Amino acid sequence: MTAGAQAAIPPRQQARLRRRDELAEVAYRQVAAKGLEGLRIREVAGAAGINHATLLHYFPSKAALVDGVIDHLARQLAAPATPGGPAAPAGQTLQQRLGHELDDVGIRLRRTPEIFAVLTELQLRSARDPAVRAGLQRLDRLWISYLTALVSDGLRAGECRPGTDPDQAALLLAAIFRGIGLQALSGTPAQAGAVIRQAREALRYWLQP
Amino acid sequence: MTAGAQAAIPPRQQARLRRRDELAEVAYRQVAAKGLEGLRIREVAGAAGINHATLLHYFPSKAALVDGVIDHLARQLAAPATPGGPAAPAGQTLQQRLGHELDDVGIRLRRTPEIFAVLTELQLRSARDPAVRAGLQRLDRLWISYLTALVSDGLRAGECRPGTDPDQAALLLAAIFRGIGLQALSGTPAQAGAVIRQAREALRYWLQP
Amino acid sequence: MTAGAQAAIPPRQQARLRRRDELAEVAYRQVAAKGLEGLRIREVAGAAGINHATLLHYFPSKAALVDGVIDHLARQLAAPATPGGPAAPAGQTLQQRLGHELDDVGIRLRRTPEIFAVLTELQLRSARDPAVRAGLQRLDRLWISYLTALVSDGLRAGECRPGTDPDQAALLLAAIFRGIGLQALSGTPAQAGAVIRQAREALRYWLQP
Amino acid sequence: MTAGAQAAIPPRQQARLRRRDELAEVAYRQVAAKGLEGLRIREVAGAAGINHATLLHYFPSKAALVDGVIDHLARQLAAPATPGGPAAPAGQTLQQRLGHELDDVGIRLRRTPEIFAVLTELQLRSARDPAVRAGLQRLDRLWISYLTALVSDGLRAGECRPGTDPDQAALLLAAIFRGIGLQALSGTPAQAGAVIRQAREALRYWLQP
DNA sequence: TATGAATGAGCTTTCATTCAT
DNA sequence: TATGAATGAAAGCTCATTCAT
Repeated sequence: MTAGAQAAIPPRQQARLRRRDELAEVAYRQVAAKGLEGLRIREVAGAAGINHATLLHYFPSKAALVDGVIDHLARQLAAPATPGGPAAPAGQTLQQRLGHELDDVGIRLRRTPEIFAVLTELQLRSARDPAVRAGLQRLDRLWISYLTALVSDGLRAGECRPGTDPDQAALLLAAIFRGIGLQALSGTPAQAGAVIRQAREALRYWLQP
Repeated sequence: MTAGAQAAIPPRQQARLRRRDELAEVAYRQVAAKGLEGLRIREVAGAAGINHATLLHYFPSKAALVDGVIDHLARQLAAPATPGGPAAPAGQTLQQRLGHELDDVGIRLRRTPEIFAVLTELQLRSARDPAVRAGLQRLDRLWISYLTALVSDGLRAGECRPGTDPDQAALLLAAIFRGIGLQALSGTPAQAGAVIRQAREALRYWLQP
Repeated sequence: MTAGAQAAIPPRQQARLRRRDELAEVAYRQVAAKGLEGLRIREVAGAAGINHATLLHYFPSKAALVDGVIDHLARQLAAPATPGGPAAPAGQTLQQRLGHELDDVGIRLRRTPEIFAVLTELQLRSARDPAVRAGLQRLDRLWISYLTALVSDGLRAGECRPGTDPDQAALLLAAIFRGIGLQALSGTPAQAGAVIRQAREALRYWLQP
Repeated sequence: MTAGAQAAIPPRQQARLRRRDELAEVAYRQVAAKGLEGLRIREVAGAAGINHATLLHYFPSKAALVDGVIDHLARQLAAPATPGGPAAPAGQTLQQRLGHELDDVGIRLRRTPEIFAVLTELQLRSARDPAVRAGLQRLDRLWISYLTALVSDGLRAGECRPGTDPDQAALLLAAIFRGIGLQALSGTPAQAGAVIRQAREALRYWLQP
């Protein structure tokens, strides 16, 4: 039972973890609004209503806080785009699944655009900062292997153009999603919608058998 | 002759402009290496072998220096990817032209990857910083309208799937290029090559009539 | 009892306020010695034996520090010229009261000449700097209305030349005091004493009924 | 003839002196507007339409420029308040002469208030800066000895209260004038007028035999 | 755990001055 | 004489981090 596992965590520890999450979320929003370089320990603490030194009890350094932001981002990405909606649709064709992914991006772009701001911010930083890279690569690998599996399954089911290399296709899919997210940061929601519609069509013609 | 007009620029002014370019390039490399938030006036000056106050003699503020970086980037993008190579290929089909663009990206990713680092850096910052946005939007518009023209021409020539909306297609093309650039920042050159190959194929199936 | 209200101020806050006062006094002495334009955050901090960033912990900006100097000056002016001496002499004639004021100026010129240096410094700056003006006008108004009341009372008591306009007379009195202070800055103490004696006589003949 | 003396000055030198005067006047206006601490060599040069380094050919340092400002101020004070009016009224009583001086102050306060701004600025600075003190003391001594002579003459003519010490009286007169000028800096013109009227009356009662 | 005090390293910008042309 | 280039010293301010309570 998970109850046993939870019982192993003393309430003290639980409260501490909850607090850490709260603070990470505040930091996450700061990064979305002002970028990683605009992240200020004092502002995060202030927005959370605590002293900045207290924050350093939960995250011993700014780097640790950024790690917290990465974790928070991972949780946001793992959660379904529509709360309560079907997290992992099964028994669908490749086109349906990719369409679902694109819908997912569209919904998130409308409802929680911070995700893309923070994600792009971290991607960019990860090229320079090894500490960020470590955290983000885990995320990236998960995502790309998911896309690879999607294409592989499609191939096996005969729903994908034969000869397609699942690894390479997954990389391009990832690049397209990234590009849409990056472009949406400084574009209008209408533009983002149009690009997603266009992408759905492109994917169809590209991958259809 | 333009020689007459050029002669009108006094040598003093010329030397000054040359120096500004040199300094902007040093700053450009700093941004590529350490990001916009890692740009330091003193370091740029130091790398150029001058006093930091002298740098402010050429660029009166850090913001002006960033503008200089944007200009330098624009010049890099305007220059042909292969020095001496054909700048504007004419008389080609849409597929050939898009393939040329992809080749161009591939060559740049191998030879001058800083371009993508700086470009993405500025794109990200432009979402927050109006000063950067102004400079970058000019660049963006140029690029997107070029892509739109590409697709429009292809449509007229019957080389593109009928019914394609050139504006939307251009936006998706831009997003793909952006995504490739962003992804390449933290990926390997081999990955980048594979994605570009894959993209060539995808574009073909997507846009072919 | 006010003791109860005072007890409401937590000791932390008290210590902080005391420290602020100490630092304001150091700054006040710096202004007296080197003028407002010679006020340096780092020097004040150094003279107080702390890091300059710590000073900014108490006064968040240089402007705030100048405000602190104004407050300190106000406290100096409010305190009696001779510690322990009679602060507010009552039951005296107008001449006696004005004489007392002149004595007061004389004593201060001898014992705490910085007051006049700082005061004149702030008066001069207040003509240009709105922030300083705000703080100083409060002081000025207090002082001028006090002088106006002095003359009005004298008029009612028949100790002042009839027909004197208290407001105008107060302005001239203020101008005389200011002039004495300004002149004393670059004159000798002996000169200052002579001027004060002469002023006493002038006031007598001017205002006597 | 003065023509002989002027001929001794080569035209080169004359042009140079004229240029110096122009620059000193520009600096003088800067001091009036922004205070001595707001005096910037580059701004003065810019306002005069020359390069800042060129200004340093005429005034080898900022201190020299401040000396030039003092000289310019002295010339302003020496010139009659009303151009073309009687510079030195003769054959008048002490009261008339002092009244004339007060009128003079009033006219200047209305027409050229910068004089008082610059004068007060320099007086204040002279308490700290030996270089300024040297220049200003000459001015002060001239002025005070003029006032002393005024009172002495009045005494001899029986127009002044017997027993008055001309030296002390002159010092107090100077203090009053200074105070009026200082007060006028942050007050309204109407206030200044009222104070001057009041001062005329006070001087009458104080000094009349 | 929570806080305010304190610090040092570092940033952009200002400015008088010097120098070569 | 006139100019732009160049410099160094210094200023105000920011911020992550450490520490004592």
